[in-house]
Amino acid sequence: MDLDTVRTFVAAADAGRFQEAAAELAISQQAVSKRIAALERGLGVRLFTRTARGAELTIDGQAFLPHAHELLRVAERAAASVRTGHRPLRVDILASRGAASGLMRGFHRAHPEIDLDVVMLLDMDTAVAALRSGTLDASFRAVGAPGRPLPEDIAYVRVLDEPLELLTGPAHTLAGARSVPLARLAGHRIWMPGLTPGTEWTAYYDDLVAEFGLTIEATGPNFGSDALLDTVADTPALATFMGGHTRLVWPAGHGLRRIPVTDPTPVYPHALLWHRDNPHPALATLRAHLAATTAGHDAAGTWTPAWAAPR
Amino acid sequence: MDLDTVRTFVAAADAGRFQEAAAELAISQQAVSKRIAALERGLGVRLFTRTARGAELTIDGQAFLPHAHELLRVAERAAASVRTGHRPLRVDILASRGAASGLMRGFHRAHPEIDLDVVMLLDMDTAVAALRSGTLDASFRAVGAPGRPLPEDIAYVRVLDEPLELLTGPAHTLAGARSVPLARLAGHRIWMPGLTPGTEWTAYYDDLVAEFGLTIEATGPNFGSDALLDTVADTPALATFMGGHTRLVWPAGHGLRRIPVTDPTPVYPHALLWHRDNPHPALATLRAHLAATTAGHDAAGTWTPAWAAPR
DNA sequence: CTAGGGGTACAACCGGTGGTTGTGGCTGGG
DNA sequence: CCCAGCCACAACCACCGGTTGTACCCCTAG
Repeated sequence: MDLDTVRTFVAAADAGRFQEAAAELAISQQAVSKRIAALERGLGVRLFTRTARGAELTIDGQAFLPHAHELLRVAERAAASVRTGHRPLRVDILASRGAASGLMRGFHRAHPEIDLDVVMLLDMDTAVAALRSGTLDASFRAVGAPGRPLPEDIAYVRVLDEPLELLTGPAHTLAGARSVPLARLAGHRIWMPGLTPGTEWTAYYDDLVAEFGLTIEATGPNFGSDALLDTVADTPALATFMGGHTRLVWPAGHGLRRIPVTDPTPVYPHALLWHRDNPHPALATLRAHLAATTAGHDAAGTWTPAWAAPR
Repeated sequence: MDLDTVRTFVAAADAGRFQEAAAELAISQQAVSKRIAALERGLGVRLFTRTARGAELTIDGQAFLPHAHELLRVAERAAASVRTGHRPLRVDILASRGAASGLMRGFHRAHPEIDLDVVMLLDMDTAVAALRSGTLDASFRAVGAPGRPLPEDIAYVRVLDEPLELLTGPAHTLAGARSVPLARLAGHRIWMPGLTPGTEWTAYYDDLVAEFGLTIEATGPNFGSDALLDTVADTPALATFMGGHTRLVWPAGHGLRRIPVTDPTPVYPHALLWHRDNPHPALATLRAHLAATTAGHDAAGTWTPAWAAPR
């Protein structure tokens, strides 16, 4: 099935005659005939009944037609997603299940008419470079990590403080706790594969470790959060940190426990970054939406790294 | 943009290396390279950064990837829509804005997991033939028109009685009425273009005309309901009938009036038809859904043709 | 009944797209 | 420093998909 062929099918169905469709597409009637025949051969059904004064859709053709339209629409959107100028708003988030993802879902619900593309970049350097080059419109990051000054033309605003929670399996010592003070985590094995050196979120956990005497193991390759959760659920002595806004889709009965951390509660300081001169109209809408929906939380009893950009 | 090329792109993005993608697709690495290059040329952006040990997505590539997946999914669904055996449930309705359309929307809302295709056939003969041939799974029709016995193997059940309403422009004599007795319509011009002789719905209006002394003009070609409504809205002496369950999407201020008809209220007897031996699992689900949701209305004060199949 | 017009399918031909193999260049690791 | 691994370029060739020319079918008008 070829998109040009599908386009031809739609044109022929629209016109009701191959000749007219051929004229529209600026090809010969015979070419249309051959394309349709090829499509019918490929699908294994007859799409048109050829009559003396044209061609009309069979029932199979009628059923196929809306799908053909949809196919062309999706193809158009796919091409638009990488068109320079007037492309969908492109936003970078840390992980598909993190807090930024939830914010973008909320934005999409509030403004379904705005086309969005979400990408996931690893480190802030590429994100900043992409913002400056215009390849990216906005990025959710924690701003202010030491030794990483933001260029002048990158603007940002704190948008969300996300409290961290401890994730354990059912056999973990702390599994029954309703909450756990941060200091009590010292000595426990906390496993966070995928902590890439040099990234701002690794800097966050480095500071957390240094300040409260925790031990975090970043060993082993990151096989994805599913594998991580699987291991944590099955290993009594293992726990991990997880953003409190993460939505878990997890089979019931697995017994994973999410335990709030207190005294203080570590919160991750999400900020939105963008290029000062980015002219994308939807960017202003996104900023307004975030400003309106993410009310400032009380910072009392919480911890963020000293370098975190102020609210 | 060609679907095979998109498939290649997805495979290469998945694998992270052109060679591996080539092995999966059973073509040479050079072919993958050329396909990707062609796609990039067509889109006008670079999708991969080629490194010494593979190829990884650029930001544009990351943005394009979900659209590519969607494209392949839609293509798969399009092909499935005409696959013989295990294709989506295919239902025939009279008009895209009629009551049957509303019933199917409700069914889709209740069972979003069931794939549907909706087609619109003109006359019952083709519908019945399609049901018997297996090209069609179900059809919403009025059953029982004289001289048109249903074959033995076609089963049916009355599912919905739809009251007719009068549709007028703001300047019509009856525009202010809250309801109008059927007898008062005698002498008024009622315009219903598109009444094709020989169809069951034309038989319905023929009976209505004969029994209550109405005059219905079926003159002129049917330019679609939009044109019909436009004319009715602008012509003071003109009115038309419309199913009471029809959802009109009409610019505000046009002043179209929908007036219930009484004494008696003509109702259109929608039935669902299917082939007795049709094995499609979703057909049973549809029948159960319709049985559960379309409660029997009170027939008092309503009119249906004498030939209408009993409830 | 016949002639004509409008419509589609088939045949023959041909150019360019898209595959192949062979090869070279780049890069990171031993 | 060289080798291994991977991608791009070049040359070649088959076949897909376009073109023109023509046959055939059906409906309609005279």
